[in-house]
This record gives sequence, C-alpha cells and structure tokens, in this order.
Amino acid sequence: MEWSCKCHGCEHQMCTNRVPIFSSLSHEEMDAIQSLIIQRTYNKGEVIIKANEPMHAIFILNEGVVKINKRFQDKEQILYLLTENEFFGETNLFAQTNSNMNVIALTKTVLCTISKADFEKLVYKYPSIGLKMLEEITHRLIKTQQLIENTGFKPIDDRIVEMLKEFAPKYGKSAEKGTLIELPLNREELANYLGLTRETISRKLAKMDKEGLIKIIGHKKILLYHSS
Amino acid sequence: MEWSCKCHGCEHQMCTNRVPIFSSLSHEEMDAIQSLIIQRTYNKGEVIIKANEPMHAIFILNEGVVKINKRFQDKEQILYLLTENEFFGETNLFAQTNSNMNVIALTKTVLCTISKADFEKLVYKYPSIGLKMLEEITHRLIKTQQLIENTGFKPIDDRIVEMLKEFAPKYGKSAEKGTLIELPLNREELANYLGLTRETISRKLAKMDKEGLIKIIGHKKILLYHSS
DNA sequence: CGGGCACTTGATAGTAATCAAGTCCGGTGG
DNA sequence: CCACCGGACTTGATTACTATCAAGTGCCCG
Repeated sequence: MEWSCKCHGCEHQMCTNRVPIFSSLSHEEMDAIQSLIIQRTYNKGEVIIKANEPMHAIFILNEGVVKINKRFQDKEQILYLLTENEFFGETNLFAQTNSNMNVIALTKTVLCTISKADFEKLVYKYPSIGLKMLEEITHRLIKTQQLIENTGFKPIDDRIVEMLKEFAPKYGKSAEKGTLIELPLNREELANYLGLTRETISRKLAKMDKEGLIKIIGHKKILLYHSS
Repeated sequence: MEWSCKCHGCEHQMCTNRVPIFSSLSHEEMDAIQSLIIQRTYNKGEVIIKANEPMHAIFILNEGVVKINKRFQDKEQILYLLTENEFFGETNLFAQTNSNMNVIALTKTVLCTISKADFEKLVYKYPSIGLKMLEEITHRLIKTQQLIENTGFKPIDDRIVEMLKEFAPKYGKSAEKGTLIELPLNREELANYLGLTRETISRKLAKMDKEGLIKIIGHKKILLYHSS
C-alpha cells in the first residue's frame, strides 16, 4: 500500500513510516503525527546543533549524513555518524535540556523534527512509542558501550578495519574485488572518530594498502577487499 | 510517614521506595510491586551475572557494591561501579536477551530483582514507570558518552583525579585535610577502570602523592586533599 | 608474627604524538 | 579540456609515554 507524504516539501516516503520508533502505529495514527512534523534542510558543513545550547526536539534524518561530536581544547571526538532514518536528540527528550554535543551536516541534510512537547504528548497517547523509544535508546547505549570496549581492547589496525566495515553497508558499493567505500569523513575526522591523529591514520592506511588489505583511491575512496 | 518492608528478609526501607524508577508511584502501588520482588544475597567476589548468559530481570542494589565489566583476551575493562539504590539489567529489558557484561560483587551484596515479564506488565499498567526508565537509561547513556569523552580528551593524571572525586561521595569520609577514600577497587581494577596497567596507576599515584595532591595510606585508602 | 600476595620500583622497548617538510589530489578558472 | 593553485594528505625524524618485563618491598590477614 502506498501512502502520500503530508510532511511539507517532502519528496520521500513519510518520515514516520521509515523510523522504527513509530513502526507499531497504524497508518491513521502516523498520519496524525505527520502534522506535528516540521522539516528543515541544511547545507553541507552547516552546524545543526551546538553543544550547551537548548534543544527541545527530536530529529529524524530524512536525507543526508551528520556527525555528532564533542570538543575540548581544539580536540574533536566524533561519537556517532548518523544517516537516513536514524534519529538524534533523544538525550534531551527525557533528561537534559541542553545538548551535550554538536551535530554537523556532512552532506546536504533534510531533517524532520518533532518538538519535545509534542513528542511527550505522543508517548502518553501511544505508550508503545515509549517502549520503542526505550528499545532505541537501549540500543544506542549498547553501541556506546561497545565503543568503549573497542577503544580499550582492540589494536588500532583492527579498529580501522571495523570502522571501514561499519562504513561499507552505508557508504559502499559492491565492486569486483570488494566494497568501494565513499568515505564520509576526511583523514582528520577519521582520526577523531577513533581517537587518533591525522598522521597516524594516514600511516596505518598506507600500511594496510601495502599489505593488500585495502586500496586507497584518491582522498575520498577506499576499496575494502573481501578477504579483510 | 513510615512504611514497613514486605520484601522478604529485608531489614531496610522498601526497595521500591528508594529507587527513582518508582518514585512517581503511590505507596499503595509500591506495596503491590513489593510482592513481585525477589531478594538475593551474594558474597564478596561472587559472580552475579556472566556475559553471554541469559538475563531476564532487572536488579536493584539494596546493599553493597558491584562492578560491571567486559573481558577480552585476559584484559578487563570496568565500565561501571554501582552501589546502593542503583540498578542494572536495563539493557536486557528492552533489547537483548543475553547479558553483554559481567556483574561481580565487590562486597557482600543484597539485590532486589523483578523479572522482565513482571516489569513489562508494570510498564503497561503504570506508563510513568516507562518514562522514568527512559530518564534513567538516558542518564546512563549520557554517563557512558562522558566516559568516552574522558578517555579521548583528558590526560591520565586528570582522569585519576576525576575517578577519586567520583569515589569521594560514595566511598569517602570527610577528614581534616580532605576526603579519606576507602578504595572499592585494588590497583589492577583501578587500572582496568581507566584502561591502563597496574604499574602505570601505581606510578601515577606515587607521583601525585609526591606532588602533594593525595596521600596514599596503605593499599586500601587514599586521602584526597581539598585543593585537588 | 610470619608468609604470601598485592603493590612498588626499575630498566627497556614499542608505539603513537608531535614537529616539520614535501607531495599530490581535486576543484577552479582560463 | 588542461593547467594551476591551495589545501588535504603523506612521509620522515624525533620525542614522549606507557606497556612490558623483571625484581624487590611491604602491607595485611591469618
């Protein structure tokens, strides 16, 4: 069954139909939620949210890629990379009122937003949304715990491979000998995602290229061989 | 107003009355919940939960201290240290069925448990419990994100001081020149909490003692001076 | 009070950060 | 379409730390 999109200016499938948070709702209920949604577009490089600034909405990514980071003394730590159908702002819905992170558009980005107040009303009206939200936040918690595990346990080389494997399904295309990944981050950002420096990532990638694990193609692509 | 405890063998205030998850409920409702609670006692050093084993309950710490860790190739990473009135098992309520961590009693520990099935029923009956749970899980998520921030940004010395400051209110007693902390962890565990080695922690603490930031008292106590 | 185990201390090596030049990609303009 | 320019990337040399390996020391418990 096809449903038209009531979300203003939206050329895609309904936002609400694409995210797991609302998956348990009927189409009629989703239609009702559509009216609460405000859509906004950001350009590549634009700052969507600044740390320590008030934030009173939940954001669903309709299109594009964003990075979520923290900064401290000219150092950057990238925590998450989110893309279509993922959401952010969850920590501000139920706990804090100010963002504790920055959100930056890495590409042209289209966001659907629902205000905190509206979302809370929804949770009361449809308790199943609250349970779905619990699931989603729990998954993010588990993912964040795994992040700690990785930085604590795994050697750097392994972590780079894991990062590339994480990118593969999202930013890669299947090629003859492996997956051709269109990197969403530059070298410095790759480093900041793993807690390293630009130079170290550069050297490690060069080494892995020499060893035949990957093939570096220009500055923006990496071929990840099947065997890796 | 005083309430007697119906939780079998409990010499304390009602478990349910002490944790924020149930704080919005009336005393009558709490009484009802009491009947769902099973209490169990663990000895120092006992393994409460093993990673990869099924886990179908939420656990509230009534008494004692537990560490929650992950292991990989004889390495240990301690993620959380929980004490009275805190809870664990939340990731298994709404997402996974097997624990992804170990839980070990560091002291004699008394736990109140509510089965996953019972807890889910409670959430449906009292939606406010679900919202409280969202808050609590969100707080744990925020704390976990800060953990990453710390390991990524802060120099080791600062992280040690922060750890001691985190211990101070829970395991410390106010003394003349500062806070006397009864360490809940041995040196190796302190190291595993910060992602370092036994020797490094030992050296750093010795240095900080020499610098007058702290005073090491035997193996189990540290005096954290006010100025730190 | 004595023994064992946790802790400390020392020496060395390995690894990534830092500092410093070069090189090359990729976008722009002719 | 090609040449050029600038910024991103690479590579090299050195330094700084922490892990590792190894040997004492001393606290704490029985």
